Amino acid sequence: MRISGEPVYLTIVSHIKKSIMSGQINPGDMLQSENELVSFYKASRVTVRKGLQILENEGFIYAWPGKGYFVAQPIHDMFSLRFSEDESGYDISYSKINVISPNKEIQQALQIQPNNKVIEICRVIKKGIKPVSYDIKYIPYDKGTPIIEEEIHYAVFPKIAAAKSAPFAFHTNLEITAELPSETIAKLLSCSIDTPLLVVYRTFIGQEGNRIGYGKKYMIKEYGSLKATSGYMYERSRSVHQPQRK
Amino acid sequence: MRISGEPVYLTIVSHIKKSIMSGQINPGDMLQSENELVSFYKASRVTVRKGLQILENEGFIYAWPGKGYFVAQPIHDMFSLRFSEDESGYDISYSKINVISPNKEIQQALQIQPNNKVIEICRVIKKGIKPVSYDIKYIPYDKGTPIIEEEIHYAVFPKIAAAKSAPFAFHTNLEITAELPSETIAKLLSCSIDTPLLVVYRTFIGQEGNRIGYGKKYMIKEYGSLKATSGYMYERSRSVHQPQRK
DNA sequence: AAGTGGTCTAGACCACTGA
DNA sequence: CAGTGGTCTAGACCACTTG
Repeated sequence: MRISGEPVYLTIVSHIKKSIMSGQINPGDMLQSENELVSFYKASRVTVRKGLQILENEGFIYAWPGKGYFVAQPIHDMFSLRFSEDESGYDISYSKINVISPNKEIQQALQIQPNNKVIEICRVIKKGIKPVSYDIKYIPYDKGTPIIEEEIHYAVFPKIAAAKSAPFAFHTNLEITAELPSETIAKLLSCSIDTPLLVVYRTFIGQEGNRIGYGKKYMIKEYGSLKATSGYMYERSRSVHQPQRK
Repeated sequence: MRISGEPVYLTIVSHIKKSIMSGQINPGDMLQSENELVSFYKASRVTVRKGLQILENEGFIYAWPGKGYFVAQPIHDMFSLRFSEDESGYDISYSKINVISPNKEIQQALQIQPNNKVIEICRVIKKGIKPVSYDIKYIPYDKGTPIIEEEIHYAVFPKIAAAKSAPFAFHTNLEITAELPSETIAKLLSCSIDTPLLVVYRTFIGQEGNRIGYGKKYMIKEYGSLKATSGYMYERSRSVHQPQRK
């Protein structure tokens, strides 16, 4: 039974979501059974299930086959972080593009041997004339394979990696630290060596665990801080609570 | 038609996912229509749709009503970050619990007036005898409402907030920066004032945009870095590509 | 007008949980 | 054993996109 064009399953979703958000029902409480909801909303079981599926995907509830649906435990320590290498709006000057022999750090990060060469791409990112960020990327150098244009021109990992494999076949790990710059980096960022920098280490990992790339990005305050938001991500585990019928 | 007990819709999911991960079909390509998939997998339309729904939720494809399903554009700049206030495994010593008048920073963060009092909770987190982190939290002080035990004992925002409203009715914003410690903080962390610290600012926001709490956490290198992972999150927008039939 | 995805129904069989 | 969620089917009507 639709009201005002909204699909029935969305009505069910927002209705139940409201009960949860308002604290009317709480983590661990049991929802009405599918059949009860079918009667209540005068909808088919498929439609009710579609609504419940959405609530489960969004982490508000979880299903326990044979027992029922339960309100989940909210998770408040998972965050969505946006971190892009796309520096649109900034001025980029390349300081170095080289083929080098990797040092220990890079060997370990890329899981390669000392004799495997690596492409090194350095960039300085400026806001006007003021340098605000410096980044270095390392990409395994496949002897014989020509250096692709993306590597030099964009120096953006996703594009480089996509050019070397399928666009969905890799993911990334980040590590965020606070560090003081080396003298070299302080000079490049024209800051003093006691300016605290936000440093992000990034590893690009292929489908089979192979390392596609490794990079470091140094940011001064003026570049901006990293921002993250806790979406609504919740505990799906069913072992945590003693279910209670509401 | 089930093979080896796996539900048909999951077979469809992994089959199509494989085509995408391997680069057999690429972002912008059109998938077979639902009806074609029904014939191909000898399943009902509902079952095929269930599989496609999952692929859409996971960001591999998107649906364009009237046209078809398309392979999505992967997003590689969204990350999942874990940041917890739960310091299990560390030693916690409280240095201060006060009711104070908020300064400008706190007034703005909590969106309150200077005459509204605020509970201030400071903690020093130690690894053995070595202090590795210091955090301060501010919670609006409701005159009349007694200070709840969670505020003092746990000083963990989710618990405090859950005690004051429904456990699902709030979310958090983070801001991550690199800073040098003030003399006070350097003393508390027994480090020099030129030790770069990772600082996380956190705002707890209620359902109606009201501020439930505000906190800062200072971390030295020994506390550990922040780690994040790019899950598989992809562009759902349909306007980006020229659809192509594969 | 033909094809596409979006919504919805009524009914079926299964495996699991709990009394 | 009755009740629960998990899977699946065949068929219907709709709005949208394309020729």
